[in-house]
Amino acid sequence: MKSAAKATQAEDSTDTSAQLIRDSIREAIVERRLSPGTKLSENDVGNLFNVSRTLARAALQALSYEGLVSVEKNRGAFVAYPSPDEARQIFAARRLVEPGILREAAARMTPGDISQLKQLLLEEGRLMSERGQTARRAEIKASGDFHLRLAEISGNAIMQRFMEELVARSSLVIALYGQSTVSSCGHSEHGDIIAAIENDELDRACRLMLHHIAHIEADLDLRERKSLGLKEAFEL
Amino acid sequence: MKSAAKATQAEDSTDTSAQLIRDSIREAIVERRLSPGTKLSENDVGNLFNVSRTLARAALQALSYEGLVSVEKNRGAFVAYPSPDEARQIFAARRLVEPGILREAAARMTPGDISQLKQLLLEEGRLMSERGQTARRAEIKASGDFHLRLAEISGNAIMQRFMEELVARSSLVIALYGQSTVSSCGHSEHGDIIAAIENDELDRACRLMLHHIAHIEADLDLRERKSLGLKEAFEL
DNA sequence: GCCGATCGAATTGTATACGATCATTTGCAC
DNA sequence: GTGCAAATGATCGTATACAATTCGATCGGC
Repeated sequence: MKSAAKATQAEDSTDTSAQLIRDSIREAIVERRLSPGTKLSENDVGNLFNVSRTLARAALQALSYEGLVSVEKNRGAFVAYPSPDEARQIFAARRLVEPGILREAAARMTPGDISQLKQLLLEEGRLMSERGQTARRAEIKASGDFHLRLAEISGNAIMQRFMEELVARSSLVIALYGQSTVSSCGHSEHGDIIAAIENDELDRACRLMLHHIAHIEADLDLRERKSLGLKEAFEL
Repeated sequence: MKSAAKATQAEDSTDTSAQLIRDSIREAIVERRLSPGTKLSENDVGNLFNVSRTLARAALQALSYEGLVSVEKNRGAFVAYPSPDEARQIFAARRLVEPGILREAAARMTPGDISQLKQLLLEEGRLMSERGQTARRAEIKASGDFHLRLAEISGNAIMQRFMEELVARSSLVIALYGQSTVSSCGHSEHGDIIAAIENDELDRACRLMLHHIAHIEADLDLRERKSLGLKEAFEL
C-alpha cells in the first residue's frame, strides 16, 4: 500500500534485513513514536529486531545519511535533534523543490492519479476527526504522503527520494518546534492544490503549495531552546 | 581546499575511516578514474585501504545510497551504470533545483564570493588549455565545483549535499553517454552566469543556467546501449 | 560537605569467522 | 563436439569477538 514498500518490492525484493530495520525505525520517527534526542543503542536496536549489532549499525548509519539520526563518534546514535537553523534549511529546500515537483507531476497526472490523491485526502480527513494516538499518527503520515505522492507522480525517482528525506525531517522539526496541537498540515490546503491542478491553474497551484509550506513553517517556534534544564525550568 | 574535506573537518574531525574511504572512491568516480560498471569487491577495497571488509562494506553502502555504486545482492558492488532514463532524471532534477539555488546564492553572495568564483573559472580555463590526463581530471572536477560552490554559497547544507550527489552522478552519466571529447561543461557559460549575477540580472542568470544544463545534456547520446558485447560490436 | 581523580561498566570501532549464495569450470553423457 | 549437471572457488550476508573509548560512580582530599 505505501509507496516505499511497493517500490522496493517491485525492484527485486532484494531487501536486506538492514533496510527493513531502517524502514521500521524511520517510520517510527516519522510517526513520532520516537522523539528527537532518543538514544538508539546498537545493542538495543539489534535485540529489538533480533539481529546482531552489525545489521543494527548498518541501519543506523543509513538513517544517519538521511539526516534522521545523528551518530556521534564513540557516543552512539540518537534520533536527530534538528537545530532551528537546520529546520529553516529543510523548509527552504521544500519551498525550492516542491513547486517544481508539482509542475512536473501536474504535467504527467492522469485522471487515475487525481482520484487516488482525492482518496488520500478523504482518508486524511477521516483520520483528523478521529480520536486517539493511533489516529493521530496515521494522520501525520497521511499528510506527508500527499507530498510524497506528488513526487512519485512526477516520475523522477531522484526527486522522490529527496522529498522522502525532506518530509521525514519535517516531521522531526514539527515534533520539536510545532506549537498548535493541530498536527502537521492544514488539511484543506491539500484539497485546494488538487482543485487548482484539476482546473489547469498551474501557477495558482504552485502559489498554493508555497503558501501551504509557509503555513506549516509559520506554526513553528524556531527559537533556540538551550538545554532548558536549568533554573529557567523553574522560574516560571 | 576542497569544500567537502573542509566541511567534515570543521564538523568535529569525527571522520571514521569508512567515510575517508567513501570520499576517496567518490573522488575516483567523479574524476572518472573508475569507469561505470567496474566491480568494487569488498575484499579488494579493504585491501587497497588496509582495512577489513567491515569498513569497506560500510563505504560501499554509503556510496550506494548516493547512487554512485549499485550493490547487487550476493553479487557485489559496482560503479553505477546509470540507464538513459536515470540520466534524464538526473538532469531533470538539476533543471529543477539549480535555478532556485542560483537565486538563493545570488541573494547572499558577497564580493568575496564573486571573486572566488571568478578565480575558480580562471583555474578552469587554465586546465582546459593544458594537456594530459591529470589536467583533464582536474578540469572535470573544477567544472563541477562551480555548481557546488554556488550551492555552498546559498547557505543551505541540505541543498548542497543534494547537489553534490547530482554533480557526481552527472559525471558518471557524461562518462557513459558523453559524445564530444570536450569535457563536461561549456566553460564560457559559467562565466556568463557570473556576469549576469554581477549585473543583478537574476532572471537572465537563471535562464543561462537552464541553457547551460540543457547544453550539457544535449551533448549526450542517451540511447539504450544494450550489452553491445554481441555481433553488433563487429558488424561495424 | 563539596570537588576532583581514579576505577569499572557499558558502548562503540574494527576485525575475524562461518554459513550461504552465485559464477565458473570440470566432467560426463549423448 | 555439444550440452547439461555437479563440484569448486570466490564473494557476500551475518554473527561474534576483542580493542578502544566514553560515561558514571566510588573514593580520597580539601
